[in-house]
Amino acid sequence: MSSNSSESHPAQRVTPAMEDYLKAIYKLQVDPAVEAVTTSVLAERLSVSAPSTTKMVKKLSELKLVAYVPYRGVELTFAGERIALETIRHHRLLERYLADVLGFSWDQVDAEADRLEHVISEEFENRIDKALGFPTTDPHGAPIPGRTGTVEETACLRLSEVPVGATAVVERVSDRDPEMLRYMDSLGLRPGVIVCLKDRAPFGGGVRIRIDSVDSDMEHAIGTEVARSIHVTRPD
Amino acid sequence: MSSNSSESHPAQRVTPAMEDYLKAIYKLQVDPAVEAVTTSVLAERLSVSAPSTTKMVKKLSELKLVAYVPYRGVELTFAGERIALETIRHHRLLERYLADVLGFSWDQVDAEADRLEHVISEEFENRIDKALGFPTTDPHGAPIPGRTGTVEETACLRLSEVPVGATAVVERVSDRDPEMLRYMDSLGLRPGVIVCLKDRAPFGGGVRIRIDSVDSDMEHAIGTEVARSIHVTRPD
DNA sequence: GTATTAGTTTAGCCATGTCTAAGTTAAGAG
DNA sequence: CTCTTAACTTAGACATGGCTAAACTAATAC
Repeated sequence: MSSNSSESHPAQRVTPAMEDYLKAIYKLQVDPAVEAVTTSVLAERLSVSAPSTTKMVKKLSELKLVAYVPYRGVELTFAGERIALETIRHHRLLERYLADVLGFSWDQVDAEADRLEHVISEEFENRIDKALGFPTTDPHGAPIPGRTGTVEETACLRLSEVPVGATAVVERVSDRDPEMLRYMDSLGLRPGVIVCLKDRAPFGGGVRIRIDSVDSDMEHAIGTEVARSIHVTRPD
Repeated sequence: MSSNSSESHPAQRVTPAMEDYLKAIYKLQVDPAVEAVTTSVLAERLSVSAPSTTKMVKKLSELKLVAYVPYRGVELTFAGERIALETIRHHRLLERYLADVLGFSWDQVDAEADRLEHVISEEFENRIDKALGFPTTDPHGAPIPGRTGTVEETACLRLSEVPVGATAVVERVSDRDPEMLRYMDSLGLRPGVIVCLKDRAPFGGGVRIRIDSVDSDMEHAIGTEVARSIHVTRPD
């Protein structure tokens, strides 16, 4: 009869902070550049101290939302992934809505969606989904998870890895830095645009590309960091 | 040089909880049925314990957002009223947007707006304001405060107070109870509708009214509680 | 193997906002 | 003018989610 307080509550409330951690863990897990989701990597991504991260990770582990091995790292359980994907779905639907319907610029939508994603209802989610015609990507080209937790993370090349002379289609850009987004936008670098890699400077000095778009058709020198933030596919 | 920690921070962060308290205090202040905004009245309105209310009121007092006299009650300062009105503006603009643009029913918008009101940016506020054509009332007929904190609280009669035989226009209905809203909606009782008071039952037994609307033109018996929740004006 | 060190965790503090239980105050009854 | 009581405040607890400082692991260097 004695309630085992460390294991009894099976379905406790998931707080906004927990959603943020789960979302970040998911993104790090999916990132091929990340070996394991360690405390420091997660802390860095969330701009939070390592001890705070350890504490939260232990809590998520108790709720069976992550599998946690001390000193090793963390992995989402099925339940944790579901919550992460639901949160990401909210985020990306909101970004699409803010950009397409309310006219926000694409460097503003991430911050606004970060706050809204935790408070919208299922009803709200469904209504904007419908109003948008059931979109499949956000304004930066990231896939919107389905209602049931389905995603296809497009395995992409980075623009920094495209060989000289090759042509590629921009699929997705990183939304981490609003300033970089404004820069890319000013160049016409958005999902769907075709780019041709003209030249690569030695010692990681960036690339020269030609952008084929309606309004501009020019060559630009692109820094390495930017080139790494642009995901493309090559027509085979 | 020693920082006086109890008075130094002049403009501390206003949390969502504080916004909720300020909003509730404003609404109680405006309500002619409320003598003074006491701890218990405020606690009751927010579904919170009296000690929680005392604590928060003291904090708001330290921030100079309310004037607080222990054992007597609380009153908004100018700064407090500004925050209350800004929060109410968010709330009512959101309600209008949810109802008019996203198709929410008018009994759902209050709950959704209660969560969204604390997280939207100025940018979001301005964009939905514009998209709606700068509306002046929410879906229940409540006035939307202006950007600068201007409101005209319409001094209204309650339907329960209208004399027998008189005609009145519905201006505003209470949005406190979703179920009552669905009931009123089913009767066609919404802002703008003209009602004629046919009869009043003795001992607070409610009223009979005729509703002139496009789809229905019938007589209904209305309970006292409902009649008290409907604000009307009489054409002079 | 031991020493160093980078990464992780523990310990303990703070702020927010809630609660219950126990005092206080103020106001009306007698 | 005292008593009673309802309303209010204080005291102290708890949960959440941050932080710093200190301790501990694990892995590499020697």
